[in-house]
Amino acid sequence: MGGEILQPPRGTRDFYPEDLRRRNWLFDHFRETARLFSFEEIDAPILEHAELFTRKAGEEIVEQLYHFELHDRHLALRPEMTPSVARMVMARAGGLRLPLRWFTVTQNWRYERMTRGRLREHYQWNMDVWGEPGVSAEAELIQAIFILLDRLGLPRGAVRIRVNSRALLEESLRRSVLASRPEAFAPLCIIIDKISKIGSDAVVGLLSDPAGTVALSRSEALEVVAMLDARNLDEAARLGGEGSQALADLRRLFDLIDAIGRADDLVFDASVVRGLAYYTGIVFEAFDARGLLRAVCGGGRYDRLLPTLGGKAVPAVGFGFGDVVIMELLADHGLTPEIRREIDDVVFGFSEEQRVAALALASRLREQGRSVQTVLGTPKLKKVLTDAGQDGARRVWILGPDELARGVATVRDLISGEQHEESLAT
RNA sequence: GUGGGUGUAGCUCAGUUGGCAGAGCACCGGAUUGUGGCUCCGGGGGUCGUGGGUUCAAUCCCCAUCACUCACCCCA
Repeated sequence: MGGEILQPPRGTRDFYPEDLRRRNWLFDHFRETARLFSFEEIDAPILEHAELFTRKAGEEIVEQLYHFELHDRHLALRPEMTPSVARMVMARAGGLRLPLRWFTVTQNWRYERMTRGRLREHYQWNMDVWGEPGVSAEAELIQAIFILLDRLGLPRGAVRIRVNSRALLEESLRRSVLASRPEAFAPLCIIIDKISKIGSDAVVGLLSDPAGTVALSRSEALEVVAMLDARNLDEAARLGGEGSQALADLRRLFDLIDAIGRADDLVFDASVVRGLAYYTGIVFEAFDARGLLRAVCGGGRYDRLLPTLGGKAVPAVGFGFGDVVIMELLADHGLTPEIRREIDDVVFGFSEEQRVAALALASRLREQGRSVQTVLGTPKLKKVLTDAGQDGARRVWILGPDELARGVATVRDLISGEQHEESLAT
């Protein structure tokens, strides 16, 4: 059976019941964490006009778009959720009370080569705050990430968050190598995002490539890379100089995170800029403290996204948190949950003679809100009990000729093994 | 794109210096005419990824091909 058709396309996944229970377990934690912060859930189509995503900054996420033309429309599967949320905010910009706290749990697509932790489709939890320019929004989002990690069972310190400010870097560059062409800042960030993966020499090469998007001189590129070495706020202060708003924001953010007792898990890292073009201020990413896996999640402030889409500026900050890397990380920590199926009642009539009574009983139980499985066909009681146990049922209602004659059902509790009779009369 | 590893039962895998294909789990039946989770006994199930070559004989050796997977390259 040449099984190509049996497999889902490369980079995509099937979710059998046990897989979906585990996925829902994760999503439930996403949603419950969002609820703890009073965020509202929204959704949007998985398909959008391709123009919503196409930007000219050399981002891989745009190059890896799943897209096609149909009836003169250029459509794309969303590679990330932020543009769709931005579109929804923009469409009702006049009528929304700010600040908004919205979250999503969505499937996203990107066409790329697979490696551990990277698939072509994945699910992502997004939390965004719209309309708040201050870092209290960032602090709330970072706190939510920490709370989620706690809820999933990860020990403190297993995941930390690196934080930086593109604004700080931009202030500095505008006074130096980008003084005459500030528009090169976004493509520059795209390149230096790669520094931990390809090394500083390669980044210098890309920044100083005369045919590239930034085209600095070699000495300028070296100067930029040197700025990325800062690993604490005092070193960062040399970049921003006194009176820097970006530096003040960073300091304030650390104070706020310190107030919730998680300062040890937040680290400044000037080389973190994230790979999306639209970030403007604070950027952050959660990472595996062992350094073995890709970023667990990432986000930042994107105050100028709406204007680039043709709307009025609304300050915004958010993060995306994927399902793949976190499950890998939990697996590495031995924290992958086994989620059992749960059924309240199994109702079994021995033969067609008891079918009507069995269905009536099942209906009554369902009206009480219980999860009820009626046994299909007329298998032997032994198989019914075996299956019920396997399926995680709490009890089995047995309706045989004896019971029916007396107007009762035998109720077997599968956990205790005890049995008793209950009247079938309502 | 480069290199490595792996494709054998539904699942996880063993195996043969080339000689009719195995285990555990799962499934089905029985011990238990209407009582599961333990135990015992029995059973069904595989063109050994695909195509070609060598050979009396190939799951095993050779070539090709496809798929999966890891690393690199590349990067949300």
